[in-house]
Amino acid sequence: MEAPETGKVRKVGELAAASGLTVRTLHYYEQIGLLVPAERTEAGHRLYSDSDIERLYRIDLLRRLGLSLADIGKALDDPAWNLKAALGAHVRELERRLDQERRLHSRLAHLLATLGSTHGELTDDLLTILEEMTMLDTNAQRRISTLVYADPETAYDFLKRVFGFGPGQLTRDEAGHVVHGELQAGDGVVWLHLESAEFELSSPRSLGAATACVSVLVDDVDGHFERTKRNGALIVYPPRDQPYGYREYSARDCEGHLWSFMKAID
Amino acid sequence: MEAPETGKVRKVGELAAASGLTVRTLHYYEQIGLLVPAERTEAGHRLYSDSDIERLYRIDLLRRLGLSLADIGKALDDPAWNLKAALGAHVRELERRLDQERRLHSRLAHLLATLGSTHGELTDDLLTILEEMTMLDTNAQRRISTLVYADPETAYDFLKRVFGFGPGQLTRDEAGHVVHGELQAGDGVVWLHLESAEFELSSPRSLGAATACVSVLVDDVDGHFERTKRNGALIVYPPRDQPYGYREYSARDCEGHLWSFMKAID
DNA sequence: TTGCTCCTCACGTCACGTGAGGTGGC
DNA sequence: TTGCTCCTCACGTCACGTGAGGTGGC
Repeated sequence: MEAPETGKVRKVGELAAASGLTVRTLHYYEQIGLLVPAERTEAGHRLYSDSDIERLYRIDLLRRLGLSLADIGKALDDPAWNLKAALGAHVRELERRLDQERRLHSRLAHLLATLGSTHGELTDDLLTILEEMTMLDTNAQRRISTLVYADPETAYDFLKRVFGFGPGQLTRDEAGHVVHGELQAGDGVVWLHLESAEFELSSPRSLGAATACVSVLVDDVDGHFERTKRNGALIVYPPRDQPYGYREYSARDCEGHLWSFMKAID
Repeated sequence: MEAPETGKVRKVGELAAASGLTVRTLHYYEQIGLLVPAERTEAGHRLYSDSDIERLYRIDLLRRLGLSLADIGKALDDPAWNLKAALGAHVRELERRLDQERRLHSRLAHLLATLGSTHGELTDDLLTILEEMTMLDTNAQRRISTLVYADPETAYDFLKRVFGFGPGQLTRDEAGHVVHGELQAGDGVVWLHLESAEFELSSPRSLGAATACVSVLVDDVDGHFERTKRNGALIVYPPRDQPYGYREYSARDCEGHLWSFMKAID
């Protein structure tokens, strides 16, 4: 949405074009009392004032967060309404839905792979497969990558600052030493783990090599690269189009873990 | 749904109780022509036959895959209807939605973390934060764990067979050597990478230690453990309730990568 | 006679899309 | 006069939930 020109009233079509919404949507917002234009012409045409436009801008912002129009109305008009609480409830609802959809997706992916060569009509064979698939629930649901660090506290700050991950948290023992770290990265979480002789886990800095790496899909590979470079990470190679269909760059974190950031080309 | 008793007709209430659906739902299925009971009593009560019950079972199966009632009707009644194609379209639609929801979730999580201490009403401050949040799109979207193997082909089979991952695929060069592997594991994909001196990537078997591990959330930890054990993986420790709120067991794969399978307690 | 199940309308849901039929301003 | 925009109904969406008001069988 472009910056509103002050002092100008707009008709519904102009506002629709400027906001990317449809005329019908603006009609509807008036109908439910969410955005009632300040005036009408004699012929009944809607005239939106500056403050109407400002209000629409806020509506649009909250819509993008997935709030219902009813909740948006309350957030804008009821001073006692706690937006943070509403967003919290909303995010939990979203997580519930995501969990369901991930399960469903896992089942469907398995199913389609199993179907592989069959013709595609609903035969008894296919029904048997379906049945087994639907019952099957020893399925993996989510994946958490754990990376080993000698100094997880420094690593935590590095990953937040340089790669832009987060939110997350550090867990400490009674003595105040960090024993565990968690950071949001993409669609899930990355755990930071201490080195451990018992489990044969070491930082790449100690070993001189890594046994795993993490690739992260981002929307703007070059933008992310600029940020990483500016923040002083060791660049392994700058963004380039790879033959396997991704634009990708690669960098090391403070203890030598290899990260790559990529986006599918078209 | 329990196994249908043959030869018995059922009234709508009995069928509802047996199937876990509501009476209203069965009425609705009749209304749209999806499931019309074979008979009615003189008083107009619905009587469902064995084949009606069988049909309802199939409807229920396809519903669990997220198909619309319209598509289910076609799958059951139109012999030319290609169920596989419909499921393919459906899974792509689901992936699109998942992608959107992951982005939204990432934004909301960041936002709530930023809101942290503020009171929760919609102030100008909060609006500014919202605005920056919504614009911000250098955000990470998905994470792919890459594990390094000396012999990715054997590892691929191991992960499929022992841990139950998949579907996936192997990529080979002209000489037929595996250069890359991908396997579905939980909400995303795991890549198998060859050892590489250039990038300082080695298998844990070569190094004698690992720099990362992968945790996978499953629904049935003990069931998964039994399967893993039966298939002969090296168990690091059997399922136990951990102080950090997960029931978890841990095992090594064929090249010594450490995996743990867990579920949140309650 | 009293519960219980059964029946058929019919409205509501959420955020609009999509016409239908008609008017006002450049 | 011709387009274009504007207006107000009003139905449709998807899969039911939730009454309202009434009947039939044990």
